[in-house]
Amino acid sequence: MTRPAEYTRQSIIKAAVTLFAEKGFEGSSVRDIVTKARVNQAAINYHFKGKDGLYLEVLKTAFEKLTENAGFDAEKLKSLSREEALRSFVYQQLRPLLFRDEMSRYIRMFAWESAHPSKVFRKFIATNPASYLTAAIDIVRRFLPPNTQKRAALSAAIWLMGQCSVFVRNRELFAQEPFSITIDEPFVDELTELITRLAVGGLLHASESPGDA
Amino acid sequence: MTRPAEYTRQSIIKAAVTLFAEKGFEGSSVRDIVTKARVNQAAINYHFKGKDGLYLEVLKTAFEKLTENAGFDAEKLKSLSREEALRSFVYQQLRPLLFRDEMSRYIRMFAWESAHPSKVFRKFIATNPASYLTAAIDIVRRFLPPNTQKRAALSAAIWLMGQCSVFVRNRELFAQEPFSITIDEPFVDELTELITRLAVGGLLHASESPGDA
DNA sequence: ATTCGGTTCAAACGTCCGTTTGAATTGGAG
DNA sequence: CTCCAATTCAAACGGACGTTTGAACCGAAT
Repeated sequence: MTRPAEYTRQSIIKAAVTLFAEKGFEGSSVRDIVTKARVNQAAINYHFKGKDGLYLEVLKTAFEKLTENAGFDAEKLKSLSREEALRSFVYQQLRPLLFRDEMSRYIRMFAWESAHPSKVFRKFIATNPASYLTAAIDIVRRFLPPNTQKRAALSAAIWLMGQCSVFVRNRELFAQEPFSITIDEPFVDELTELITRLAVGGLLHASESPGDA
Repeated sequence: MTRPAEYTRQSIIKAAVTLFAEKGFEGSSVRDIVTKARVNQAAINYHFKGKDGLYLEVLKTAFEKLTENAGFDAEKLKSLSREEALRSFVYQQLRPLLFRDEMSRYIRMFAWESAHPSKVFRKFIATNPASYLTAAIDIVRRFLPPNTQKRAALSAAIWLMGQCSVFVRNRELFAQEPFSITIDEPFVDELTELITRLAVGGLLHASESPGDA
């Protein structure tokens, strides 16, 4: 076996993560990826059995890295108050607005999927016992009444994720007309506060009248 | 000039609205549209100067129909209390979950765009003075402090729309594993209540501490 | 009856996509 | 050195897409 095989693999994965985060899975072509990775066109099929296989691999590593990190790590969040946990989670979700580091790319990838999940992604969360929604569900549950039904908690979790991802996906768009939002640190802090308070208030208010749930 | 020309136009528009609502603009091919409309392949380019032209036409009519209707009509909403206006708006946004009528299709089209706006859509809202966000902005402003900055109100409006559209876009998905949500009238009522209360509580709570905005 | 502009039509074009092919290359094992 | 399996590579394949073409068709005006 030849040596640089593993290098090729990692090179492809790195390029794929960057492009998937920027343009989503369907928006990134195999040709774009191999060009960025400086490898041959057939390499993706040789090493990952196709574009889908590559994406599945990327999703796995992204999920692992995210669960290791604050904002998704269940243990770390439990040590915080529910408000602090929520704020931490929201800020983590908004991170790609400010930084372009590894973690931001992973979050942005998931933000694309929260818009309209691809077939590969659905297969991924179906096989993965610890859904990436688990962290969000755990957080919203701390605000909802103990007797809240599973599907209501699930709805609330999706609701929470969706609030952040729309900004993350359209970062470039909001910088232009007619929005003209300057996305700097003050804005993201402000947005984190806004979403957190909206969510905190919303979740608490929702539990005041359990009513028809 | 021959007579059935206008019929062809309308037939294409009708088919396009149905498909765009179901699968989004990019998810619907020209061949799908002309097959559904039972017209020739070249008809779209002849009548609308291409797929983009057709979409622009569809967006115009959709926007007109929506602004005439409750939930988007500024006059009608002003006669309601802010909570009722918000609930009405949310329910209107969630309408495609239950019904498959004309209005639902229009709303669903916009839900696709709120995920990741297409080039055509961005051109549309850029040229259209009365943005389709106006209704949402007007509603959230009634909850926010009078001195709220424009960009904060804009963020809140986007936040509000995003909460509904994620459910609308993924209607079919949530019906399957691992969600298994039965999307019937009780569920949509429940979801309307949930989102409305979350939003009401959130918006009010946000205005309690104007702080850094 | 002929003409003519608006409209329809089948067919093809050019481009991008993910994937496959089969030969060339590589580097360690015998 | 020779062999061999793993890997790389240039090239092509087959399909989907939006669009274009040029002839055929139609109904009203002349």
